Amino acid sequence: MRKIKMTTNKTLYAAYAAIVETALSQLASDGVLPADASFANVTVEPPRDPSHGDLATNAAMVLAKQAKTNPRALAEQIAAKLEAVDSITGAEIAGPGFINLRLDPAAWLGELTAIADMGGDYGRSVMGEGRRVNVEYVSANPTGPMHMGHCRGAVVGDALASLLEFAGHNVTREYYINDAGGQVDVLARSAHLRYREALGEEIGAIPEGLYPGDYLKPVGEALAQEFGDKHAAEDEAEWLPIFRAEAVTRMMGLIKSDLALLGIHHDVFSSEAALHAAGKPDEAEAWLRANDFVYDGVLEAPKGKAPPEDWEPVELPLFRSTKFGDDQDRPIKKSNGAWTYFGADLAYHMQKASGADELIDIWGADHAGTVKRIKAAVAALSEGQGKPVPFDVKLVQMVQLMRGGEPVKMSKRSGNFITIADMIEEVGKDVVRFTMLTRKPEAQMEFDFAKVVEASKDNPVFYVQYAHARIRSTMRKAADAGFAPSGDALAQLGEEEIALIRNAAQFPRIIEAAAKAREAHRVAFYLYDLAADLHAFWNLGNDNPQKRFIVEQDKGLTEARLFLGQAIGQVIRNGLAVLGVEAVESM
RNA sequence: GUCCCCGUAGCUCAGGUGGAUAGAGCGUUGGAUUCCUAAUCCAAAGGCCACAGGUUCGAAUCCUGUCGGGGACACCA
Repeated sequence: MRKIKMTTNKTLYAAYAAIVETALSQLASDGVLPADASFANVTVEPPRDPSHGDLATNAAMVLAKQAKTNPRALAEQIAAKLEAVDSITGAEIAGPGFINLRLDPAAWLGELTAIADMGGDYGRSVMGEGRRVNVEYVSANPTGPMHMGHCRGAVVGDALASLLEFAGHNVTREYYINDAGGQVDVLARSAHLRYREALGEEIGAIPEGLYPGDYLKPVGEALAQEFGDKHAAEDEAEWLPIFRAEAVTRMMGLIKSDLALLGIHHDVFSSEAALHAAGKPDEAEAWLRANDFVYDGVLEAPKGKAPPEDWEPVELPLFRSTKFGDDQDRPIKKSNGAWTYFGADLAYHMQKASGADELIDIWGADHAGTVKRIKAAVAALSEGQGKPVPFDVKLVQMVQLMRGGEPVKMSKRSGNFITIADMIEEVGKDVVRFTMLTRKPEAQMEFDFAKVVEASKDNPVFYVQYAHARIRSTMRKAADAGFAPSGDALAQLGEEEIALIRNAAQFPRIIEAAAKAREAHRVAFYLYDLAADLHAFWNLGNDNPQKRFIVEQDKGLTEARLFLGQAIGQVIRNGLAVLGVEAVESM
């Protein structure tokens, strides 16, 4: 064997990719291919049309130019090499130069044993090579409970983190607490009002500009309990810092319990206030100035049709984000000397980058405008320190909440919004999570309560869970009848079973492709397809009892099919685990 | 005015980073239930992949432009 980059588990698709690469390497030493030929674009995949065979490779088409020949001629030479491999029973050339491979059925049956052996680790990859990836997600402002607006990003971020972990990365799940801005003052004042209310004061209507939500009542009561009337009549300057900290702590408690309902637990909570207290923004500024990424300058007046009324030129410390493709340099401090959000965020990302090989942020699409500057900041850091830190911002589009086709109105101002807790109570964690993953994150989506709650059969999550439940039920039934899954007589399995194995065997590829693309939703769609295959296979038994899992008279066949069923169930379970959705035993 | 995302079946959406004849669900039409769970399955109908150019052996996919939908364009967070 030559050096083949086997970064994956030794699953079937990976094994045949390696075999193809070996054949190509031989052709390179035979002089058919140039010695330095690059196999980077060679793929070995199942053909879209199963009648074409078990596997197809595009090697001849990709390499024809390098070999200075035409695809079909090259394909013949590659096919000859591949046909010599024991487990390959046929290598045909088709279309513009595809090579379609047919495998000995034993190769597929062997995959079942692999699934059984690896169990919960089937599909796990070492692709990430242990790289430290920091995934920051949720980071909702600590001013109230989580509402639906946060939900999608939370689920997408969490599933992505799990996916990367399963694909061999060393993942840190991080939450950035924006506890330093003006909105925390508003929170503190709102809490103080509720505190006075709890002490028996008549507060009347909540004034404009404060948070009216009822969730602050218990906070006020707790604070009254803790402080008595100590802070009731003080000047604001006295109690504000105390109430800020207290209120933020309590809001984070609320948020964490909401996240727990979704099955989400972060490893690290980073506080913006702590960042400031530690002088991180100053450090960042000093470093950026030293490297000429920050200078004092005057912002241009905004272009476009809406010139601000009170525009006046001011000199501010500016970050050279234009150097990295932004259309304007961005201030890191305000004219009053305070840090801008960006100034702090920049320092925060520098901090994150120092402890990770790669950063991923999950943001709401309403922050799209700030992607360029923060990417610029991380790029500057990489450039300045000679340590490239790949940084990706995933934008998650808004969810339009519907109920029976009508948009659900939400207003933060009135305190009337649908919280995550409400939603989970209504439809359940698994439905929320899976549904959020049935659309690619960068596309807008509708979430219709009426549909998801009432017509439960429209829910892909039930479809997938049902497939798993069916398998488990069959296992129980079979055990009662004295059958146990066994890999001893797998040769009895026919073409229909092997078709099922083909799809199950794709799981490791799907995991790697999804992880590479940072798209957890692919796993959800894959599971749906696999469930469909299982259901279709199952229904063969409706017409023909000989095709059921349990065929009383044939112990060998039954136990082989149970072995198959167990493997499919295992794959579904592993996939659902990545998505954070439960694989139920019965429905 | 600038920037970002989206545009695929009547509707809701996939489409493995350029591959073979374009894929599901819902809805419509017609079928399967003495069944290991019918929350399932089978079949039919339904397409100018928004439009126009370009790149190459080959484009729904990449590049440019136009149109349409959504969002963002403070020293806010």
